[in-house]
Amino acid sequence: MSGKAKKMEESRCENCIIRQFNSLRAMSKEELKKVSDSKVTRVIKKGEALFDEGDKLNGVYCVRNGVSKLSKLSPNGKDQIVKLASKGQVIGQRSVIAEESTNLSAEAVSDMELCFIPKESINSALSNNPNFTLEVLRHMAHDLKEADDVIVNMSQKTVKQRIAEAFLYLKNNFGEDEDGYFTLTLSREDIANVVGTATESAIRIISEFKKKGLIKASGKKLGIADERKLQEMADGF
Amino acid sequence: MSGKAKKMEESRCENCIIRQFNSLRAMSKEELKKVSDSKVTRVIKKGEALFDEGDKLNGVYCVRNGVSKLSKLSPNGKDQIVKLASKGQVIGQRSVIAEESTNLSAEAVSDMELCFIPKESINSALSNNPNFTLEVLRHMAHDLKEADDVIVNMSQKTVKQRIAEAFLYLKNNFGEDEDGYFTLTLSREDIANVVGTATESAIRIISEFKKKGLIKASGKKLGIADERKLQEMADGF
DNA sequence: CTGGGGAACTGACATTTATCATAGAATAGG
DNA sequence: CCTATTCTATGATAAATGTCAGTTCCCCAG
Repeated sequence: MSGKAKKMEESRCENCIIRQFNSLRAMSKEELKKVSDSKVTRVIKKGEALFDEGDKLNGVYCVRNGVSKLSKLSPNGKDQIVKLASKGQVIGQRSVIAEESTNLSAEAVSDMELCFIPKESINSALSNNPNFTLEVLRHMAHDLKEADDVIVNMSQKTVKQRIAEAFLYLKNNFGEDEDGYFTLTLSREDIANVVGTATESAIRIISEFKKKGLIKASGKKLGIADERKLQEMADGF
Repeated sequence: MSGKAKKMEESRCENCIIRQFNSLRAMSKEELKKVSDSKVTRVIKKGEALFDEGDKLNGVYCVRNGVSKLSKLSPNGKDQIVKLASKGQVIGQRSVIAEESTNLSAEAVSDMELCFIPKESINSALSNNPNFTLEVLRHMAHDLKEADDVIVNMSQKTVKQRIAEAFLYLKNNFGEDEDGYFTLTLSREDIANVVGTATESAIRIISEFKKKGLIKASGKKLGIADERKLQEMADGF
């Protein structure tokens, strides 16, 4: 097979490995073909917006590479990051399904490559393939449970605990390099917006964690130095 | 029709008006009959538990009357109320769909009457009736959006703002009597657990609101005195 | 290499919120 | 009708967090 043909192959949804990680795997070969024919690949640079709060989405995005932050602007002008979506995640399905404009805005926190799938393909699969619908439903049930957990964390844990958790989350969800530094590098402001605090507070606590030897830093990169202690910190000891 | 026969009629899901408010309305007559034959009516007194965090649910509850709080125990020993479910709401569908044990516990905050529907009835409808599945999915998408909003409120608003919001929520979701007092009376502790703060803090702020004329009290009952000002308070002015 | 600009950092201070202690009010059960 | 218990309330204080102001660091465009 020539290089070009291979590339072609990979770009077909039927052959895309990414799909194993999300609800699209419940689609039939037929449906995937239709999706693949209608999809558009998009490349987004770090810092660029995918869509804004209130936008009407004409489809969903399937993340092939990179990470996007999904955030909501609070009345006081601060961004609250509700979710970080990476490879295999589907963005925007909630609004497409509920047929509402989105309640979140999406921006790339690293260079991204994604597939845009028009809502018609999704909707047709939803009404014709009960398996797919059920799969999406299960997925959303899971998301809802996670959201409950976040609510409890936000309201019952201190900023220190939440930041400790955020670091554990970064490790577990995006991994670390061979030296133990997070694959995903977030700015202090983004970290603050994930845990819902002021940037200065986040910076202070990060410095404290460094001093205490819970985390380590190298250039812009952060990593966990003592996971056990960090976990204890997250649990409130 | 005799009184007894009438009662019988009402107790059939096919004729139950409650169902208009939830996903069950997408079920076929057939399915509803099956559900009705398998359902069990339960009466729960205020303060009694419906189920506990970690329980395996063998079905869902459809609320006919009264209100239940869905809460999660945080590691520091405090309850965080995630949702208040009233007439027409279905409780427990998330865990049944995801086939997981529940992440929340449910307790009646007023006397309740509910129908227990075994999960088999739900699951069979989910796999056979795409319309029903889609309806449940839409419903869950909506819940997820609300959860996002709660996350943002919890992390970005002050306790004062959140309490003001809670009062507006109580009015809009559970109504008020002819004198303008909330239909649903919550203890100060419950209010504190809804907004995620210490009971004493909630009490203090409620007293302050009373002094400022934003809300009013009569015995245990609370009500809104100046909705406009209360809204401003919730918005941070 | 270099000057400008954004990000990271630090200090001082104000504000918010939690915690502990205590006391009065309401309520249920005998 | 009384009493024990829970709920509500308030003060004093400590701890957590936000805000403002200013400094340093680092990267990149010119």
